[in-house]
Amino acid sequence: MLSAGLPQGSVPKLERPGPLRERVYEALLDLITTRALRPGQHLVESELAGHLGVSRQPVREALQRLNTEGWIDLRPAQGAFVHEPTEEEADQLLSVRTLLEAEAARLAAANATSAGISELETLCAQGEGAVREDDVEAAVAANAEFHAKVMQLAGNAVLTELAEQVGRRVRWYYTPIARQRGKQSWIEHRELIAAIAARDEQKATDIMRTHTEHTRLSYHERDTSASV
Amino acid sequence: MLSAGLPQGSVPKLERPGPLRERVYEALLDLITTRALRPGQHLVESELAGHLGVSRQPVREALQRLNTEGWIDLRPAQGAFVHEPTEEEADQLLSVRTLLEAEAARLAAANATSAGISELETLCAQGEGAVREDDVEAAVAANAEFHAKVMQLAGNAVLTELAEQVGRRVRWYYTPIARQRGKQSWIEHRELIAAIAARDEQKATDIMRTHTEHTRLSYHERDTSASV
DNA sequence: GAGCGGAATATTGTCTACAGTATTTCATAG
DNA sequence: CTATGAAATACTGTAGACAATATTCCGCTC
Repeated sequence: MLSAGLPQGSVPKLERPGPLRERVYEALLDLITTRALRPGQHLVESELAGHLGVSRQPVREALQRLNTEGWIDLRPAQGAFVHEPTEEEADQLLSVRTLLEAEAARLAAANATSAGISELETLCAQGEGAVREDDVEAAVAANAEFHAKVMQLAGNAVLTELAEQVGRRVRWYYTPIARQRGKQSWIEHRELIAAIAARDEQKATDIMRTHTEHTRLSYHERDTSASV
Repeated sequence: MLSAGLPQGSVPKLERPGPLRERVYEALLDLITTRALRPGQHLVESELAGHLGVSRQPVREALQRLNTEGWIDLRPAQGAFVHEPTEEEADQLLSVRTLLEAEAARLAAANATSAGISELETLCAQGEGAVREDDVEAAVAANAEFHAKVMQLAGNAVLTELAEQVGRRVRWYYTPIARQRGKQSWIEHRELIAAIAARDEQKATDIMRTHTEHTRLSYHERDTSASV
């Protein structure tokens, strides 16, 4: 037993370079979500390879993964194109997100420990503080962390992974809007915590559903007014 | 306008072989689901390539995709291993499937046309016939088609894709059990059709949830008794 | 006999090269 | 001037080769 005297899990894993395709994947995903690569744009493998200083092979594997995850469309013998979200698709994604988040809230209400609940309260306080100081970036980050925490408390890894995927896509579609609903959103978060702490599964589900639905409507408002 | 006199959409698309990686992907997925490749087994790229008569490159891309979809685990510098499902993971997948199917039933109740409902009835009749004649294979197929039809009537492509993925995994985990619940299952299907036809979203949701939950319990029964 | 160390083997990760296919360009006929 | 068709171009799809890394096996020491 070598691990006898080691401080449990704190092994730094001695950061290895890791497969190139991973880094290429993350780099491309970043370029897509930040809109450096715009929807509909044709991605040429050799260009990407040259730009990232690697061969075409890791690029191809990264594109393959991005394709299965829905970020790009891989047309045969033609190459990769950044996916162009339609109104319909965005709406469907929002629906699914609502479904997944609501279920997460229900499971959190069923399973959350008091420690977990206090963590939620901490995150909530951070978010409220960010809103008070008009720090949009911090507020967005706190919001994401809060929802991730609820998801974690739900304790369903499959659900978590799906929600992660769907959430990323939703954020991508709506980042040009990127409006924060501000104070009201965090009031709803507080209500959610109360429902979870009370072990009220039905109420937690309803609050989360209403909450994400509010966000969805706020997207649509801005959307129609901006789609001139 | 060239398409003026063409009989709308009936263009056969003149079936092309399609990319090799696609065919390799399907071949491998088939080998996994049929358990020709067993969970935990180490997949050697060169072996697969030789066995399928192609180079390693298409195999790698197929493995890449299978990895992101959760069929295999791709350990760095070590290769691909067929994923080993744990009890916990299987249970989580069943939970998520229940969630997705129930939502599909709700949406179907909201959106289904009378044409769609009669299609459901046709499939239901086929399934009942298969059960009467003890044709297990046909019954399983009819069951899959029925659920797929409900999903289609829901009209949410994102939901459909997720359910497809999750459903395939669930079936894979539980094929060694592969027990058909028989007649009772189709009675529940009939009830579901009635609820959808009545546009009763709540009832459709509940019936589908109960239905998939029954299936889940039947899995667990067999599972504990067989895990000697 | 058990444990450690090092060479040999096997497999993955990456790169380069070639073949197949779609797109574009340009010349030519009407 | 427009439309047609063929050649040129550019990119993807596939294959093969080399380098890096993990695993295995065998000999050595204690």
